[in-house]
Amino acid sequence: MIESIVKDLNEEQRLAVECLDGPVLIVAGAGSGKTRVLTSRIALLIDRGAGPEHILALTFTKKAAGGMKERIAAMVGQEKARKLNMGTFHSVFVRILRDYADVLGYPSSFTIYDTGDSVSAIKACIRELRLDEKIYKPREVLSRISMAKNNLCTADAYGRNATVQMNDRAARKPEIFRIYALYDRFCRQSGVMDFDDILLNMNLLLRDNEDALREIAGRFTHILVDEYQDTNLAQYTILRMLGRFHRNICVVGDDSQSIYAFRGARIENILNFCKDYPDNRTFRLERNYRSTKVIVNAANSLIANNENRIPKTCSSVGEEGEKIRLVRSFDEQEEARMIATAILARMRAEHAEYKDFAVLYRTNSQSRVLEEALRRMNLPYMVYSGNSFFERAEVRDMLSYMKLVVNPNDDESFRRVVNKPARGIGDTSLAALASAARENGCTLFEACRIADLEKYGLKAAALKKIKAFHDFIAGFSQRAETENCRELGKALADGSGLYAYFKEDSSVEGQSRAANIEELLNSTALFQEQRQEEDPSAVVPLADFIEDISLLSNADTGDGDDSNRIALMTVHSAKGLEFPYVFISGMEENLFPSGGMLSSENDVEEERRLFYVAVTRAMKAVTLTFADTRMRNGRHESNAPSRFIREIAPQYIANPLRREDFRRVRGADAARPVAPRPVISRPVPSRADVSAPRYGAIEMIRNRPLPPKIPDEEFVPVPMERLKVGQRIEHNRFGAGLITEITGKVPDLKARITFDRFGDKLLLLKYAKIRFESVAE
DNA sequence: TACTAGCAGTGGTTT
DNA sequence: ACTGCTAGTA
Repeated sequence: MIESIVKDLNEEQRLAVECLDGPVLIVAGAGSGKTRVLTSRIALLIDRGAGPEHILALTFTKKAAGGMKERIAAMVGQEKARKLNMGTFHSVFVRILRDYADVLGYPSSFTIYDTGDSVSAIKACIRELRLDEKIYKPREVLSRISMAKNNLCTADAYGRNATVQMNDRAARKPEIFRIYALYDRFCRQSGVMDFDDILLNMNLLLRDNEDALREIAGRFTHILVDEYQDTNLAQYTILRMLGRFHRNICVVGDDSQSIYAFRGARIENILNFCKDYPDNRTFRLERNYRSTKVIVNAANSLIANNENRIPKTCSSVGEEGEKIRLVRSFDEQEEARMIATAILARMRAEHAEYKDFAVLYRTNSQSRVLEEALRRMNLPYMVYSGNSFFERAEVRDMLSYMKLVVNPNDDESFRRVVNKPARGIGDTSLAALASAARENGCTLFEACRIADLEKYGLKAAALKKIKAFHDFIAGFSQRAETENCRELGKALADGSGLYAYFKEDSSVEGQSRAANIEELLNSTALFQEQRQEEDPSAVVPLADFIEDISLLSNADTGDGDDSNRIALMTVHSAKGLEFPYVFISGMEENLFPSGGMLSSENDVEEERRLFYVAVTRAMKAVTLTFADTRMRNGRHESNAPSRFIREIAPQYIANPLRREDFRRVRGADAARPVAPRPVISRPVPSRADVSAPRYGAIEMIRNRPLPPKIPDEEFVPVPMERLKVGQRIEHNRFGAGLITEITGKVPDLKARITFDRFGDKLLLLKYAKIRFESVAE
């Protein structure tokens, strides 16, 4: 057994795997097989007799945890692998916190707020304190509170800390501490934690409760942490406390890939590991198995520009490989087209598949143009970005119903759904209920039960409706204890009237919303099935489903390993992944590195690490693209090519820029730069692509003059009533697609359309004048 | 109470 | 460019 575990490891990997006890730091460069080392270590631990239930392994994404679990299962068997305490920081700690919820003053059924919930709760707090929302912007206040929590600063401490108070006063926001305090009180009363509370409360539990510390820290004989460079102070402190007794803590990370400072990550944690644990053993994995020599060397030359780092020299064991290519384009549309064309060319030349490609970008908003270009060329893609499905209003409504059933004291969810669909409980009634709640120091849900509720100015009719709503939720809460999430979800969608409300709306958008709710209900079914794989008679409560959804991350969505598509994602989401061919788009100053007022040297170093992550995702080839002008927030912007392009040693670049090429090209009419020549001399009007043949697109764009303009007559205006969700249409700019949502007015056919081209939900939203080809009914 | 036209603000990465 | 809010109207 031992043989097979370490068999395929190289010398340095094997040493790192076999050093099982005491504090261990593994500095693992990109592509050096750190996941293998981690999984092998865990397998070896189990093989040597450590109980899997005593091993704690923490990652930042569910996907990473899931992947590792799978590999370990292959080595030591499903049964043992299942007993591992392996998961994201947040999900593992939530499980522990539920056991100790009463100690902390929470119900063990506490629910978890996503960012959206938190923002509206904060907004409510700001209003209650009669502060100006213009000065106290909810998002900003939230991020301030979030930072405080990540640094273990409670609401109390925040108000007392002189430095913090001075900063807030200097920023003319002296009342933030009151918002923090109120928000905290609100969350506690509602039985709710936000993301940061999970870590903060875990700290408070371990710090203030000796018994809990003994019990929990005693349970984990071995601790392993992935991506240690991304831990923040809260996580760091938890790890210190948990590792205190057994001292078997193994952290793996790469300081060059620390890219989460904005959410409190401290690169110092990994830099200082040797100081924290003087008796540690340190291993370095510097052999890169992923990328070509050119890519590794280019990345090295880039990251050498950072001051703050652990010196190390990564080297590739692979082939020399081809040099990095630069592609300059006129604007973001052309950039996207050139990427699409290059992908096609590469596929032809090297028999590559769609899934061999990734297009990376700094900001999510860049994905849209790329999508349009890929769609026009019939290239299947998958956007791994914000959970846009879970952010849709109707989905959030349904989720709020579920959250409310699991935790009726969640005022935020209560407010959200109490009058959805309209039940005649309007602002006036709600205000009366809220004042009743305030006077009695209870939640809105509890206030529904107050005997003399009329005293607060509620009319008899409204009172009846409120009671009815209360009883409805209370009934479901009871059922939630014993029933499965699939049936309960369905019953809730029907019983609340939410599903019917959308279903009855015969407009296209109504149907689409109903469909999205069905989709959510499907996912409860799927979740239940997965959970029941082991034991089909097990109950899968709604609470578990909600928790799962709340802790979902970007990288977790659409794992679809069987789906062969081009991957579109932010560089952040790409961390930990690899692709044969990588395109990094938007390589411009003010975008990558992201500009604005945040440009201290530290920030630039973080951006550089981010770019380092991007480059090291590639196995075979990297293409960097940038545009001379780019539409941003409705304005045309011109930015110079990114300084990072210059920072890559020129011998690794096929067509390096000359000094004068780094100048900013101003405006759409500016003279074209000389090198490198873009393939297209002028942006092609988008509609020219409608008739683009499937794979002949390259020839068409390069050699042929623009295809004749398609006369408008070929597009027949279709009355909105005739459009249906799921209908296939031809759009004059975006080509063929399926309608998933339409809003707008009939007379001028101004519509908002979501194309659902390849069956994914993450797609294009667009205002446009729309003309349709005749539609097959 | 529900709907909508018009307006102002935003702008970045995520558990 | 687009979203989300407000104020005004039915």
